Amino acid sequence: MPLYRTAGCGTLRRSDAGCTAVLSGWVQRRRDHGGLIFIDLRDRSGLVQLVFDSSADSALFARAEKLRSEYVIKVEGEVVERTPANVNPALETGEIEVQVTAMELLNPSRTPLFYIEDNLNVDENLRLQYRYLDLRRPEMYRRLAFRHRATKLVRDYLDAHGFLEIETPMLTRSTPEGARDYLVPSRVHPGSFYALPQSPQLFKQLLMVSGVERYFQIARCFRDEDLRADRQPEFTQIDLEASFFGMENLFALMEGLMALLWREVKGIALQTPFPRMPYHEAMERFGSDKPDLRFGMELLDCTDLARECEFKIFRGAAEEGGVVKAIRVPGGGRMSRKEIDELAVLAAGWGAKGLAWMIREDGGWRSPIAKFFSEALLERLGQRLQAESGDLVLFAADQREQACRILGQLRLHLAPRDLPDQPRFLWVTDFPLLEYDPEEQRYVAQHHPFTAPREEDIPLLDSDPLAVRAQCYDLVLNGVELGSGSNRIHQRDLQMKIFELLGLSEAECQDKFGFLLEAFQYGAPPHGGIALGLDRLVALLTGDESIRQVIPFPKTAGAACLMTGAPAPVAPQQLKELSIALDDKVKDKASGELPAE
RNA sequence: GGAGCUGUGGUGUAGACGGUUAACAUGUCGGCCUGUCACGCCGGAGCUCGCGGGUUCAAGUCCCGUCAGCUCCGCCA
Repeated sequence: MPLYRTAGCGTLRRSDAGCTAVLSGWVQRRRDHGGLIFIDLRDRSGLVQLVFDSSADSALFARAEKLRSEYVIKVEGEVVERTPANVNPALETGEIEVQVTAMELLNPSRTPLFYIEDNLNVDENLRLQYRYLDLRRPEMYRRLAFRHRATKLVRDYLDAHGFLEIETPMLTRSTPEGARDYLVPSRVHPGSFYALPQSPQLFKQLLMVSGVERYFQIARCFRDEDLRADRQPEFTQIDLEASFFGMENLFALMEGLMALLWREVKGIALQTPFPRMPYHEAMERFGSDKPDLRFGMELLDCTDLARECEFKIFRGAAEEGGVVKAIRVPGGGRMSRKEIDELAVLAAGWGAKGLAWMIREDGGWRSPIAKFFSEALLERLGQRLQAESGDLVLFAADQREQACRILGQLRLHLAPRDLPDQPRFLWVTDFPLLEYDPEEQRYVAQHHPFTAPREEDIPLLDSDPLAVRAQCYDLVLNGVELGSGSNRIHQRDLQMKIFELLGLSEAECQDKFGFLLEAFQYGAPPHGGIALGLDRLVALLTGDESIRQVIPFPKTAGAACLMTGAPAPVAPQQLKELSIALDDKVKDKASGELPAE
């Protein structure tokens, strides 16, 4: 068996001087000086400089002249200390170099399409098409290693807390509610389909009925919805569920996990417990159910003052059950009229009917709407807003939720540029159990249909369903929803009642969820759990904007893999086996794209 | 489903008021060079401007369409 290496390239140090080393790796760069060639050899541990001297071995030297970028070689040589003048402080191995005595070319390489180095500025298209080269770059390797380390910490932590890692099926059944499913046709049952799991939700609940008590899984999940920088059609969740384990237990468990991750991978000591905020407070103060607490600019209610002014839009909103809310943008008075108009366009995109503004100046207000306010009212407004000279104040007058949402968006848009690089965790609690979907003209679960309502709100299920609060919570970090969890329903009758509220008939309940409803009749323990987005979590830890950076083989915004070409048409025979016929509209296109056989 | 941005040698960019041979850097190939480390010097090759159509005497440049990538809205229990 050949010996490929005695050390990693990047691990050699001055203390290794005098030793013989065998190294294997990729040619990063060749510097040919005529009678002397330097090669930077790279493996995943780093770079080391190899030296080929023509006066030492002319045959070996001649072979070194043929080396090119990304050739894979194995070398043997002596680790020697560099003379002080030749030390390269920019390189971790810069105090030594390897005088090569033997070299084997393991595999040549075509000229790489882009540089295998960090801080690459190249089209993401190309990176994705040649992802294996992209991943060869040290910063990408570091991301993979980082993700591995974080995942391992999660596994060890949950193991230490008595959680069992258990796999659940990837081929399962489509259920109503939630995201669009990825479907997999069944050959054995023509016309029937599996669905890839949106989450292992039902299985983990059934594991609780099984008496597992504590389950977790690093679970791949699938949702056939449009992509974003932080959304891929397949993604990974840290999924867990526990029985006889209240919300306080779960909060403490997750806080411990976050503290561990930040300590181990970032060296940051998190303060626990994390603050908590009811959903309604988050909406009122930040216009968001996942507020970024790294800066202020909170929403302020001015409805009472608006009622006294002469501005019809404000008064109308106030008198017709709506609100007038405001945010103060410190120093925003410097904005030009054009910039403010652009804000109004943005706000309109978020559903605002208009965007009123005022600029505080020494001794007064500059604003198109100031004339509708009396001096005294302006004075009270200034106090309410704590406005200082040079501040810009933006108003939204609308129904409560709409006004809050619009200002919440504006708040994020106008957030200070240099936000502190500090994690601000938050539990958002007391979400409403249900929302009304005007399109479908029915209630939909705000979280999912298995979330338990708060005990004291159960009577409201009949009288005022929208007022029912859920035993549900989101973990939010710096404006990003990291995950959400809940205590689940574990009683058949209550589960049935919720399904009915969601518009499912009894027959549908039996058909789609009969197994769950039945399971609840065999001594289902109270249970609950949470799922955290691992991709988002890792991206936050690495400081990446897009989760594509921490996923080795991600899809594009068009849900395609540029490397493999997935998705792709399949042979007619494959479709026939599955009893699938293509629509005429797509038929020609699909067969046209089929590779020649 | 909608909106915006981007697409020019292998790679990253310039060219955009329409007008000779599409420029620069880097890479690549050849030559020279024994201390470089983004090595240096000399020389060469390489793009028809994402694709299709249109306007024009003339299109990388203007117009329409289309494809791909990115970002956002809708969507994502």
